[in-house]
Amino acid sequence: MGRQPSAKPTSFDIAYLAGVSQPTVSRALRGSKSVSAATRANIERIARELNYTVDKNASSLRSQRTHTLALLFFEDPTPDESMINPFFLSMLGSITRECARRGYDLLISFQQMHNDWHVAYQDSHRSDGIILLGYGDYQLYLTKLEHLVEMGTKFVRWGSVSEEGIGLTVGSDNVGAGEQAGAHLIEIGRRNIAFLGDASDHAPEFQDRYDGLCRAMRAAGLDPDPALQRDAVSSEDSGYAAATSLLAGAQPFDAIFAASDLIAIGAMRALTEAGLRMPHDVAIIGFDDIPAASLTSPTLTTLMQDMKGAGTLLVDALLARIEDRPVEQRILPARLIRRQSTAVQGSSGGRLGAVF
Amino acid sequence: MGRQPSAKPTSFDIAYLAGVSQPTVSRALRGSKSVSAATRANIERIARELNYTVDKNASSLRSQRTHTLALLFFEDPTPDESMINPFFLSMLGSITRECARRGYDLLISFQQMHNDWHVAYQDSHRSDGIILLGYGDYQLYLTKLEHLVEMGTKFVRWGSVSEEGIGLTVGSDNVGAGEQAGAHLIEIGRRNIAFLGDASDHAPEFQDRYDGLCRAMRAAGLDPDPALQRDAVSSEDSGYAAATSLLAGAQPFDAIFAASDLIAIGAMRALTEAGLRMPHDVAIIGFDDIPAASLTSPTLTTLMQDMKGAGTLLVDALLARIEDRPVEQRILPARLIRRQSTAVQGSSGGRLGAVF
DNA sequence: CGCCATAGGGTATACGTATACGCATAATAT
DNA sequence: ATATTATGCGTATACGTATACCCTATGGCG
Repeated sequence: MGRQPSAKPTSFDIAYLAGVSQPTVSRALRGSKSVSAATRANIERIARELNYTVDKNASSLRSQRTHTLALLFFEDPTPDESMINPFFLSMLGSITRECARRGYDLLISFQQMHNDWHVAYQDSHRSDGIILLGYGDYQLYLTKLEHLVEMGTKFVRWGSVSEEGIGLTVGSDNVGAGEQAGAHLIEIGRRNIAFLGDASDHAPEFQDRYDGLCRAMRAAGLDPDPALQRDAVSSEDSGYAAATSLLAGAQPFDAIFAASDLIAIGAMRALTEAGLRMPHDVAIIGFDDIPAASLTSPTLTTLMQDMKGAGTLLVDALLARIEDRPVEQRILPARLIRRQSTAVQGSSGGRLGAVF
Repeated sequence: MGRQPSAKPTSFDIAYLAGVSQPTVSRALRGSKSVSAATRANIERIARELNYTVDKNASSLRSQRTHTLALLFFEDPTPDESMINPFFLSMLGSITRECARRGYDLLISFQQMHNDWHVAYQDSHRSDGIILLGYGDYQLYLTKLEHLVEMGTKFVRWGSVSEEGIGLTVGSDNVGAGEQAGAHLIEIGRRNIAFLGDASDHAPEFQDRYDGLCRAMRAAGLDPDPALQRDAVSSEDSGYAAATSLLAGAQPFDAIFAASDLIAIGAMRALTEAGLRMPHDVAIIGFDDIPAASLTSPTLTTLMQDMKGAGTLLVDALLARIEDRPVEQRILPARLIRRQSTAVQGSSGGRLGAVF
């Protein structure tokens, strides 16, 4: 008995102690202007003393606002279900923090693409809005997005901003990043640049990166060779397979731009097994700058996406949409991180230049 | 107007359509025995047609059960705040999935150690229980745990099971894993084994791993040398610093057991810079088997924790505690993953054996 | 044939908060 | 000095569900 947790104090308890009515407590704590400074201060003091916190459920029920955002990971169904794209995991941190800063809770759910859409619908009931994250087959979830729009659900998604998408999108400047990658490879003298990553409209982001690469090549007077493109989804195995297929092809190449670091890592494995040296024989650039990129051998040049900015922007945009404020699409710049996989002596030299 | 989303349907709506009262709808959908099969089927059909979902807030408010678990990450305050221990991130996936399977929502929040504990208390209002995850200064949050217990909050934490802890703990068999690491190093002929990781009671898990190592050494007739132990927290930089300090010391060593892969990776960088070859001059073992462990050069031998099992067990234990079912501490075995960093020819040889 | 148990479901109400109103009092305007 | 408005707060009620309690009809039993 002794120090009973005295149940959970309610706004009535603190109202009683403050000598006011329950609604006044509610008003005071929510910052209403129609409560005097003295009263408010008193109420806040008592609330603190009692360790009082507003009951989230009651509050949400009454106000019809949950102050919760839902984060939906879409994954391609992968055999190894525990492997999550590291890039999105890094974004999780910044999203969480931004939510906390805004006083929002974050609900998490993972979702296999093929699963019942009902889950997302439920999530929309438990939260004020949804953040959609995930690579994967884009077409597959287009209809689902339409469904969301139809139901008036508020959501933002991470993805390709360039295409005329459904709903609000925040994403990296994939075309610009592709250009940077291409320009860098050209600068170190490479001419035959391969691209590993889905270039169909099933993966608009990868397509954008490829477009950027092509643009950079054309700007340098080069002609992108479609035979040097291989489809790949964002996984090591897929990268390995794509690179293997590339090696089996007839077209010679002296550089690879991989649509993600995971693809690049897989490709590096294939190249190493084939006895090719990097960057001497083949220079390689990835995308994302996952932690592993600085651990590979050689360390991987890559394009770093601004994950911290991404989290902030996503939450920001979603809240704006929830509060019916105007929002426009936002694009985040990517930054080239130079590492060993493209480090050759001098700015020319190409595949002929000896490294030492 | 046309196909108005017709607002959100309530249990009254579907009760009206089914020709029953609202409570009957509630009973039917919650699986109460006192509603006939026919009525239930009818109600379920109508509910599905209207896309009805139970209002989480109202339900929680009335029943005082939120059907939500909170996941609290504790981090040591790090300058680079975006870096989250990869190991815990992998666990996130399995926890999420397990929650979903049990019909629970998962609320996420990251928490700097030094932050106001009040936040966690609030979480206890929003969830039925808390899962605590995080390396970090253990002493620092002991008092906070006591606070939780005092308030009757249900929680589980991931950590060292061996110590007489507060609250319910699920964790790997750190002592056993340390023994495995030691035995393996001894088996390949190493005698002077260093340990990188906090061996104080600020980090019980690391201490357990060290204890295991010492046990294995003693079992082989070796005497653990305290001069070969260096404190380190789980980060690459800390590992680098610890290894550097070790190299500066007078004691020779031919093997390192690092308390985490991140530490090991940092240490490998220091060794490489010092011109030492692995495993020839120094064999090294990490802990966790993060994805990066298979990418280092040489690839890193490590002890894999059963993350999938961990997620399941954590959720399982927490639910048991919430439902006042009896639970006991659970220990998960770790598995030795042999890679290049301990791969020497033959089972003896030590630092003298040439690799080729 | 009367009694009681049981199935099936209705009635009333509570969960804790937020908000629409209304009503004083005090501060202005006229 | 009266009409007007703002200030500060209380009264009443709604949010959507779950549960305690009560009631009716049926069937089994003696």
